[in-house]
Amino acid sequence: MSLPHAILTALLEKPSSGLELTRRFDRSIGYFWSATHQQIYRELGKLTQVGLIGEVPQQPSRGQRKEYEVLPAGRAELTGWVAETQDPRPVRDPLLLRLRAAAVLGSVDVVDELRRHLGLHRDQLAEYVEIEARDFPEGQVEDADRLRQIVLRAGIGLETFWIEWITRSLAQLEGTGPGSEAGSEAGTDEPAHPDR
Amino acid sequence: MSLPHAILTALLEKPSSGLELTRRFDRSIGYFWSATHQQIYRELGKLTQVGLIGEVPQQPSRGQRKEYEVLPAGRAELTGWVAETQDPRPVRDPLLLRLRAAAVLGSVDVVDELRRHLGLHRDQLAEYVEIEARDFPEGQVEDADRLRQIVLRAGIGLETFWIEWITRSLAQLEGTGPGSEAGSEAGTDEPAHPDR
DNA sequence: CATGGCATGTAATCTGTTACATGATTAT
DNA sequence: ATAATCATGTAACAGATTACATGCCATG
Repeated sequence: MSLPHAILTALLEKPSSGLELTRRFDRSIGYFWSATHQQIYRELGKLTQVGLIGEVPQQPSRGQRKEYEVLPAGRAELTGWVAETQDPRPVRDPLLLRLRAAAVLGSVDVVDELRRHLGLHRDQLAEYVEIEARDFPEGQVEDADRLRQIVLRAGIGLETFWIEWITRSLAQLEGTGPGSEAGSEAGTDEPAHPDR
Repeated sequence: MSLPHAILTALLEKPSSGLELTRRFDRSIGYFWSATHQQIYRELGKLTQVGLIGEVPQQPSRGQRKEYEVLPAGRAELTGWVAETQDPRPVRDPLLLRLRAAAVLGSVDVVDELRRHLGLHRDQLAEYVEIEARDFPEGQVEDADRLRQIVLRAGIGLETFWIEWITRSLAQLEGTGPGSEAGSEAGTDEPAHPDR
């Protein structure tokens, strides 16, 4: 439901070919909406068919690239979508799920995986910080860029949150037992608070 | 890929019928892995077929409920899955996408929607805090429950992050442009979140 | 002209969502 | 008996993922 709008946004920022879009979905756009090249090509086809984007004539045919641009109808569609109200999506995080599973299974090592994620989040944070330094240096930011910076700061804030949360969790887990070993084995366990 | 494991986890915590599971996916489990009843019933069928869970004999047929429990094979499957390494999923957040779209479109009101989300996140945070107070009172927490608390704190931390981020963003946006204005009092009126 | 890799795409599958259908129990 | 609602499901579709397929073109 959001992918077409992500593509419209990207193409408004800069008309691009499918591959270029794919690259951009690995970078800036992908920081808040990821997509693979298969999704992108398929969606480009659909959007072209319904007349929201169009192939730009392009230099007579240099190579094989197709360049797409947003048509007026596409801009209108995007404008409408942005104005909608949409509730935040419920969280769906496999790591949290695995921790909960580890809680009920007992005796599963989880510390290594947390450490690994810590590293990944630190890398991502470093990347965001670098981007902010480059794209939004000190002084400030045009009216139009303010929103862009706000979005980037969401990324920075999220990564920062994960880093802190993992750090604290590791301290908790290491402070007490060798994270893995036997808590309560056996099927006897009715967990203290199965719910809510 | 995670839904079956979410169900296995839930059933290990407590054998349940489809409807009970659905309820629990609106509460505790759903805080980190959401699912609708249709997904759950379909997945219960699959898991039964492949022998990871089984219908528990049950009182001869009181009503129509079916109660499911995890079989040894299911526990083994879950144990294996928890031990896997999995990278964090790339972020996919429609609100951030809409802000980015608003940035490129210009002149779209976005402040009201941010305020609305602020209210929703505050509600969710309040719920988590209440749960923590009830389920993990002061002193501490059995070895087995420590992981459960860590997971809950991820929820608390995430909601806290969003609240702070939105608050800051609103200050930024209202401090300057007439992005939308109209009664832009900062923290005063939380309009009692009309939406759930 | 063969090879590798770049660029675009198709196909099959899986996951998730929305809308509807059915049998059982409870209330009127 | 009828209606309401509870509990379990089915069907159709939309979105996302994985694996594979094709045409181009630069280089050796």
